[in-house]
Amino acid sequence: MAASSSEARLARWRAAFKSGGYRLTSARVAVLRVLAESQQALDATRIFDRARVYEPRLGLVTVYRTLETMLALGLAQKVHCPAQCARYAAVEPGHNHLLVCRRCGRVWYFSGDDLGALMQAVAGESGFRVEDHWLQLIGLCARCRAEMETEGAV
Amino acid sequence: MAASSSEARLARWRAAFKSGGYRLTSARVAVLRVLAESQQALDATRIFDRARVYEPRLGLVTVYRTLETMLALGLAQKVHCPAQCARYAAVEPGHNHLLVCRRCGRVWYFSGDDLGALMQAVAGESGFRVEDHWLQLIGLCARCRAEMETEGAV
DNA sequence: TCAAAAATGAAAACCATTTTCAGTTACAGA
DNA sequence: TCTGTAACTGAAAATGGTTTTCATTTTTGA
Ligand SMILES: [Mn+2]
Ligand SMILES: [Mn+2]
Ligand SMILES: [Zn+2]
Ligand SMILES: [Zn+2]
Repeated sequence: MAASSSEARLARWRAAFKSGGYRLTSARVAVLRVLAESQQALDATRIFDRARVYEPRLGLVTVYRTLETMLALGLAQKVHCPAQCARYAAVEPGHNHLLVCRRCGRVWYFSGDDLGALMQAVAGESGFRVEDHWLQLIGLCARCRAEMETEGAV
Repeated sequence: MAASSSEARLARWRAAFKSGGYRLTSARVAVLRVLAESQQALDATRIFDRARVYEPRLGLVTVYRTLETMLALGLAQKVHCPAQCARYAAVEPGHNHLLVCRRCGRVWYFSGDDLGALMQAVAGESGFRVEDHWLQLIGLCARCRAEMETEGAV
């Protein structure tokens, strides 16, 4: 199921690149594949390392360029963590808010935030035009909690 | 009123440095003063420029070091914007959520978010331990909206 | 198959932040 | 008020992530 959903994601992304007028090079596909398969928010270097398994001649520059394009196409998003501000994760259609494990970087998407009323109230009383909202929950996933207990630290 | 509240804030911060065991040097006070007086989220360079008015011999290094200490003491917070991840703003006691103007960087604090239920639901079903939440509204303040209309661009 | 445009990667440049270190300063205690 | 000393400072150098440059390679439509 994780595999098939990552296949589907990759297919969608290939189509998005095509219809955006971008060529489907093997370097780009290697980067797409890494993020499509991952359930984590990864930084550029880690994406680079993993993508080189698929495409050993890949350069780090192309990773950055491909990520830039993915952001522009709305396929990936930047994830800000307390420790590191430049991680990238797949955008899951529909749900925009993230639960991020500060230890392993895995992300989960959730919905159910009802900020509409709050945003309207804020806009109404200040004249502010709210264009975007960021909501991100940060903590420790179940697995990391268990691992940290094993290691002793908390 | 803005002036007196910035005076009060500066006084609080001086006390916090003192009781944290940090010396009150003129370099530090210049940095504190800038953030105490500002209602914006500023980056290190802008803080440096403004602080040199008070303390011309100030070095940029000390700005970074003082901001670091302010974060540790909970007096300032890092503000993440789409354009720039390293701005700093005063922490307003009680309310932790920000409304940020993406154009001028001014920040307003708001409360009234009720995320408790959401966070419990998320934690319950996933075993995730939510340690922190980031909620930030991004948009355009009334003044910037007016100025942008005048200039033609939107 | 071929030409043109797009894309690539190695190397260099860039730039915000951090580290180093020798000199300066704040301040507790005399 | 003076003094000793640890804390602090700023100039300069180092660092490290990201971007730019540019000659070469690849993709793709004709
Ligand atoms: Mn950030
Ligand atoms: Mn809250
Ligand atoms: Zn984890
Ligand atoms: Zn504004």
